[in-house]
Amino acid sequence: MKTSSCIRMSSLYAPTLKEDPAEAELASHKLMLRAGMIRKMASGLYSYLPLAWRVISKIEAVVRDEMDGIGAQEMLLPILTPAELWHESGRWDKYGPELMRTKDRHDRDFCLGPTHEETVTALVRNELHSYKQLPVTLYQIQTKFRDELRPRFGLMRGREFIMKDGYSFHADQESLQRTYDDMRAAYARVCERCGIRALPVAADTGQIGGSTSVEFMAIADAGEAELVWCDCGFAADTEAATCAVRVEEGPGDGTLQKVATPGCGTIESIAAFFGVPQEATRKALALIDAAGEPVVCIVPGDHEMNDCKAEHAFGEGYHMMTDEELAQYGLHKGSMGPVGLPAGVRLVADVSLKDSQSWLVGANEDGFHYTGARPGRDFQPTAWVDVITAREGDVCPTCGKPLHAARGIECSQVFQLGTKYSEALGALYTDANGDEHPMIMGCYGIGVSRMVAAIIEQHNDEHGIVWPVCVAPYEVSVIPLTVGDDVIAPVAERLTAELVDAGIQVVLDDRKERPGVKFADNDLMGFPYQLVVGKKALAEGNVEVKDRATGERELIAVDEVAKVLAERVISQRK
RNA sequence: CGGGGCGUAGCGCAGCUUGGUAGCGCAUCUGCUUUGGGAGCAGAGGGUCGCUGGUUCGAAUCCAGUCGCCCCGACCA
Repeated sequence: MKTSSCIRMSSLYAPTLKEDPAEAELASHKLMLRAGMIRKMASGLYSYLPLAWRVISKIEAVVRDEMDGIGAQEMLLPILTPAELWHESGRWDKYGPELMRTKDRHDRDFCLGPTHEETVTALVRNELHSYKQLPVTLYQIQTKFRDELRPRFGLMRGREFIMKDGYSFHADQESLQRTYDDMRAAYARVCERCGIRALPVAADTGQIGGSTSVEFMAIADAGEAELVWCDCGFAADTEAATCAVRVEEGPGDGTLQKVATPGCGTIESIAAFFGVPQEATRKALALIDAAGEPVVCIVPGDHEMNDCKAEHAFGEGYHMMTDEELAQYGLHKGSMGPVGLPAGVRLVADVSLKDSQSWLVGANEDGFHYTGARPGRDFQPTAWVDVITAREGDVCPTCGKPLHAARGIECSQVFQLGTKYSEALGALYTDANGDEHPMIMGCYGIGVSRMVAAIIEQHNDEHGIVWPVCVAPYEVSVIPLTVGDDVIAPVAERLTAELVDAGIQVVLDDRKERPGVKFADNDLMGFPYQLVVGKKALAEGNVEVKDRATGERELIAVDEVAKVLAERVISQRK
């Protein structure tokens, strides 16, 4: 959408609010409501008003440009999907209540697509049969439906949202890797071109399944995801990060000593009792794994176990032991440890502790701990697992420096899916030898509507939104300060026309409002440049150009300004 | 689903404890004045107090139920 256009503010459907709506918490949510960009229909369901829709269209244009640039082909799949496909993949039951289900008049089950692996795989299995037809990359931009447990923060997490979803089909892993790398690079450019500072982070694959995955995180305090990153370029979701952890050896001389620790039932109290930092302690967690077996897992005392990683280690459906279960297996809350575990309880420990030789641990007896416990000598874990949440100060696995912590908004994600869906749905191709194989797949998502929220989170100030030129709903607003003035009004009209001729998208604030109102609304809506036409400057043959981002104003001759400003705007389009 | 909070005019809120004619600010409409950072004065319109039931002579207010919304946790673009 690079064509010029013009709207009069008096007719623009963008009802602004002076006050923050009570329902909004985040800057992006408040500002979108206040600037008249969105309105809520129900929890997690929003109408996109003209300004928001223009921003979305611009983001989509960038996405299309990048997708087409790497040879992906745009298409459109049905939103409404028959349940049979989801039964074939097994996700009708597995996806859970997040799947919006419905029935047709014949009582047949359907769902509103939350993602389209099933649909696209079912499509290509009928058309693609030979390795000669591969690879193929298809994508669409479409509304998706997810009956979220908790929709929140406006466009950040809606039940209905706009997503670009892409899928690639390959005959071999090398081909997938090439497309995956292209996608990854394109995704980085999409964020960059839309003005988002994003970090590619190693990610868990979650509900979609598959192996390798990278998420692009817009760095923002409002983000729902926690991540760690390093100056060397390493970055990972804390749910997925396998970081080296700085572990302190426990107190003592390395021999196993039982020590009375009356009243010490928490890591804080133990660390204080021995006068050591928390990272010198070991925490024991009791859980029941997916097979129903009791497990005690030892982790560094200063780290938390991560639910996502724990699912990988203990199986989907594991749970922490209840007090009743602890009692049932003879475990003592507050003094559990690896030495002298009750029979039948399996012992595992976090991999970060593998090289540590002197552990401060619970003695499985109320009021007692061991110092100097050594794996291999005093106890033997049956496995070294990776279950802890990475945190600030952990050691970067790439370069060894301490990691930084940040929060991020997940804007997009690329996956290598493997053959999960092609096998389940029977999308097969024949190779050069005449043998059939399931296609190897990749899938690639961008949260287009969420990106709007991410952009605003990164580009706002106390007056409102500060759009980067590349995604601004309009690039310049022309503000005649006196309405009905027979000098000012015609100049404003003329400058608007000149800017439009120069290919710029312009708002003419022709409302019969006082200057303060116009400035406030224009700042709130965040147009990158305000062209202010006022009496004083005009008397000298000038108009004023205000840069929304810096707040700087400069005077430019009336006859020059359209050309100067148009060049400036066009140079900032990406 | 668990924990917390809120539903009163388009928006932001007060009133509820201690039942008795529904209020304030902003917005809207009219008129006059004003016009470089959310104007002033005068006037006007707009509300089944989320819904249902109960208590009562009388309910926004008390009680029960129900629906919706927001925040914190488990899910994800």
